Amino acid sequence: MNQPRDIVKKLTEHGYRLTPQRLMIVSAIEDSDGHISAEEIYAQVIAKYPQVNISTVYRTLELLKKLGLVTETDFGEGRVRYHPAGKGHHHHLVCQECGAIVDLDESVLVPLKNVLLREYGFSADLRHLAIFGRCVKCSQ
Amino acid sequence: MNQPRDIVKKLTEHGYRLTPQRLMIVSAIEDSDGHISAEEIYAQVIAKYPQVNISTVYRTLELLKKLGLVTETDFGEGRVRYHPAGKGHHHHLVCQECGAIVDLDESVLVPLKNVLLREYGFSADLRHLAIFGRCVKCSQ
DNA sequence: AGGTATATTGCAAGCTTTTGCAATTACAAC
DNA sequence: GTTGTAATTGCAAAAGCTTGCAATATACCT
Repeated sequence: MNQPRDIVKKLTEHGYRLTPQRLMIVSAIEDSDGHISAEEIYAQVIAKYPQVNISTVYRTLELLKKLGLVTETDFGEGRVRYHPAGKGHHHHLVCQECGAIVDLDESVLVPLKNVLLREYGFSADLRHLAIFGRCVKCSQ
Repeated sequence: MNQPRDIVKKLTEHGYRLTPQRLMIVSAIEDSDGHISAEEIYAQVIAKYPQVNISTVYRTLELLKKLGLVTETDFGEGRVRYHPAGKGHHHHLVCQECGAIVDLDESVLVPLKNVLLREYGFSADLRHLAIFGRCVKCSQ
């Protein structure tokens, strides 16, 4: 499990600078329950450090994604949510009718990942997926 | 395979009005090679009918999606692309390193669809998916 | 500690998509 | 063919996210 310290370590290892903005953004993500939006991160950061710009939040999120430290999931809300990769992966079944969200164990996608790797040589990044459709109730 | 006539039929069946805007938007999608963006549809439509607004394009696309007549795919370009549902479904493997796109047969996702239905009662809408990751070349 | 290179930031503008609202128009009923 | 009404549109503004550029600040080197 990654802790803020591990993220900081990974940043310096890759030659990225440790700015106060980055440290606060990382803390906000780590302190969250796991599905935090850019706007929510931004709100937390400016509470302590009001001159930070939201574009810095987006740029930091992009960097953390690139380093594999956070995953991004689109729940179809019109905004995307972020999850610290160290807190484990899981997926979501999102009902387009009633909006219900059911969590899905990561293992369900392992066979697909294996097929893609075996038959196409493709390493799929399926770490935090939202699958849309209809739940049991709404399918009737 | 749906033709414009079928789409028109489905619209009237559901009580939606046949406006010239809708008819032109439907034609643009049907005439495309299958992965057309909202901006491209808009450009085709205003060539003949200049006062049409792009929000009408987006609203029509939303309606066609809801009726299952078009599918929407995010290739990670910062804009989404549309495909007439009648022209068949397929998926895409998008390499995040080099941008290569490999087409994937629909059948590869059938086992996943079945597991979700059997174990969660969830009818997944997996008609035109983009899966991100790394292609063979970029994985080394 | 001080100087330097360059990564990073803030700002403003832009892009894609969505939404509220008033004006318009398709379609059904007469 | 007229009329009524509710669906649809255009417009303008806004939401979410990205980007170019000049100013700033981190980390390295001495």
